Amino acid sequence: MSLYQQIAKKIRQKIENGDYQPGEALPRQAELANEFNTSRVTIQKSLDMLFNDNLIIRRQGSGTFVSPTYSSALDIISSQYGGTTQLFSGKAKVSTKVLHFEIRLPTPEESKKLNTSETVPVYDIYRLRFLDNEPYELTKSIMPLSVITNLTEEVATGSIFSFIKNELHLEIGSAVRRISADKANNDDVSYLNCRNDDPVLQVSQTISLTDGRIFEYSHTRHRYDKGSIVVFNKMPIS
Amino acid sequence: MSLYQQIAKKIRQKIENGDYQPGEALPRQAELANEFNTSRVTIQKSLDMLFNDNLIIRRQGSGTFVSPTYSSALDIISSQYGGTTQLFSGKAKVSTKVLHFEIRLPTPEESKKLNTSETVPVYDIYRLRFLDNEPYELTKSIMPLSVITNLTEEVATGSIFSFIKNELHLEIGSAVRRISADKANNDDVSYLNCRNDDPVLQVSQTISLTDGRIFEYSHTRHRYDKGSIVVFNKMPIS
DNA sequence: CAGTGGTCTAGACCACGTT
DNA sequence: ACGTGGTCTAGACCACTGC
Repeated sequence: MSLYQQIAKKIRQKIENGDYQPGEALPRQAELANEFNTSRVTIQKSLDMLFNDNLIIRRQGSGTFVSPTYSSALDIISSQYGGTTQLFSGKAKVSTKVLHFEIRLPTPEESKKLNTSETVPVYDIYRLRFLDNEPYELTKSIMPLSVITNLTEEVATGSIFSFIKNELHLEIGSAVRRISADKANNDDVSYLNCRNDDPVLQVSQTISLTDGRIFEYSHTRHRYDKGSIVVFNKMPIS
Repeated sequence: MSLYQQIAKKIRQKIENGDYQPGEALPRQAELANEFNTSRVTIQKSLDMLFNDNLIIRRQGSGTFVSPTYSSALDIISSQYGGTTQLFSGKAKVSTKVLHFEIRLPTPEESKKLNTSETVPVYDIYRLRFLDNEPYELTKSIMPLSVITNLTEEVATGSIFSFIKNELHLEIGSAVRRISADKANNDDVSYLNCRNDDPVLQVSQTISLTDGRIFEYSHTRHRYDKGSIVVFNKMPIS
């Protein structure tokens, strides 16, 4: 891990420990540079990370301060990463039932969403997930074999995300999600035990690796009383 | 505007023009530094901006490339900024009916959400918004008078966001949003013309200025057939 | 091994806030 | 006027990719 990441981590810990209180000023950059025996530019890169995670605010001419609204921004941020399995690990028992598992050719629309040729086959996976044995979400995924390989129904019963990271050694980059509400359909009623016409929260997402290749296009449906999505937005530099 | 921002803007334009095609390599950093008559570190700061907006990908040892999935990431990003008014300007006619406008003391829970003292009064505003004269969203907002001042019912009929930016000269920083689905309630039926038990998409958000002060805590309800939320997530540096 | 991006430095000057 | 963060430089070395 690079120096600026290590320093960011240490400062982050001090904030989380309460060594620096919300609203309190951090030492000035020159002093931090001295403390960590490095240059000011490196300190700035560390502060960039903390700023992007909303842990600190910076006022030119005045100083750097712990975000006055800092509570546990880390929790919010980290809740966006990884899949359901990782999110709830340690908090609840996640299990998965694979309803459908198939390798087939994509429709023209699907290959367009995946940014692949129509000749590249895809995994077509339909899974029902449980939280402490209660049905929780229903997911249809399409993944191109040009990116994801050796996926089995066995793997789909566990965490596909950790398979991608730990077995295929691929690095997940970014995701575009569209969140909407819908009425429950037949599958929602059958599998999520929704009532007819209950609301459902749907998330359609396209996820890419750091090299830009898309590895999943999926639709997930949640019971409206068992899920919400938290997002954190940083505004642009005007 | 600083040098690295100007350079980022120019490179961005070349990508949007198609001068650099998706998947194509950009000139190497040393060459860009030469072309713009600057140092490599400055070019890197420019590339950081483009990378964060998902316009480029970087491969150590190989090169910098236009994101192969680049379509119009800018559109997605920009859709997150500003309020409804700004988002639809030029595309549809936005109008607003103020259903309630009051200055009062906050409840303990509200002052906690706003991170203010219970003695600081708040604006309590309830607005119905229309898109081309069709009811579109219903918003309850709470704003502290310690941050927002001189707000009138007149202003609430237009864009509160532009008032904050252009009149109060405050800079909007970040937002935490919780998105969920719900069943239509009486107000949804009355104002959004939902049917009983239609799904509703609800967004609860807390918005801060760049100095960390919270200026709005609000709940917005959308008709399920007239709105979805698009979010873009960048994964963390592992 | 050559070429690329990633990190880091020491020092300089600028822009902004505060006093 | 002074102190803070913001930007920028020229040059160095490291880490990784691909031939």
